[in-house]
Amino acid sequence: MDVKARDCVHHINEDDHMELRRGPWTVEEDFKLIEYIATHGEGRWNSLARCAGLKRTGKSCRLRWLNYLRPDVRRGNITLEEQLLILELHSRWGNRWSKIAQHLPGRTDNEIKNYWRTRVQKHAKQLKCDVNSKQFKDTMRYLWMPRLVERIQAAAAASASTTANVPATSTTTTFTSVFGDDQLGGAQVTSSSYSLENSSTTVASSDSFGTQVSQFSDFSDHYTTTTNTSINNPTQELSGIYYNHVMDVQSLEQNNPWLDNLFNAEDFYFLQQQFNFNM
DNA sequence: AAATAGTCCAACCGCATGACT
DNA sequence: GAGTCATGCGGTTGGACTATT
Repeated sequence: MDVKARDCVHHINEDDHMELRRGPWTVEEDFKLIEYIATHGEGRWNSLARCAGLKRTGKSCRLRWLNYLRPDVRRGNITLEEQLLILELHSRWGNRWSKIAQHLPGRTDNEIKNYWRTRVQKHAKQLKCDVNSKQFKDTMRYLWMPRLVERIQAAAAASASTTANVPATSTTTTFTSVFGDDQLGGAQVTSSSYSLENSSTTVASSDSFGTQVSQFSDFSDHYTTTTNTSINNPTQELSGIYYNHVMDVQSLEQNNPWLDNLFNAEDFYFLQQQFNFNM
């Protein structure tokens, strides 16, 4: 703690009755916070709030800094890779938002939580099922995620063809990988595979708990995938594992707004069909 | 154009945990 | 060990914005 910050601590009690501000932050407040942290560093949020001359709680300052002002924070446009990663990690850890966020550089737990609530839960609601139900989880794991992989591939292929004028390759792709060791207090996630074949598709897989997943049929999709997520740097790992192309998803999404959504209309109709079929 | 409904996200709240005394 | 405080996490809310009627 530097001298200025230490000295400030002695004044804290004097100002305890100071009226605290709430609600949206002003540019001026943001500037004060940024400036103070640039000089003194973050931490000790309660004293920081007062020393910086902010009529805010320490909690509020911390949240503002971590979720918004931090220089490395990324906002908006959740990429396809990130969507896939969120689905993957959530299927393993549930609502452990901060833990999930640790594996999406620059993303905050708040943003991921919001993404989940607004996008994923919305679709669960539309499918008239509970977001925690096995059916929904299966749908997510064996339909959405492969679908996302397919889109990522398609985007990569499109990107490659536009840059190198190389035609897209076969629609059948195999991703081979296995979950690495997981540091979940001994819980070991071994492997997971997506295996979707031609019509009268069998989706057969088991997770670390030996859970057999339900079967779906009449897929028009034809591909086989297996996921692997490295805990050390899953985003990068996914990049390498799901597709080996260098791609710019964000620019692609700008040209194809539908890519930004987890579903497009076709997907949703398709999922509804599948879900109702299995109810 | 106005009213209403739906979506999204920043911010708040309560609780749990850990550090310190 | 008990009490206090700071921090972090997950759930929830309020309001701005957008879409629909």
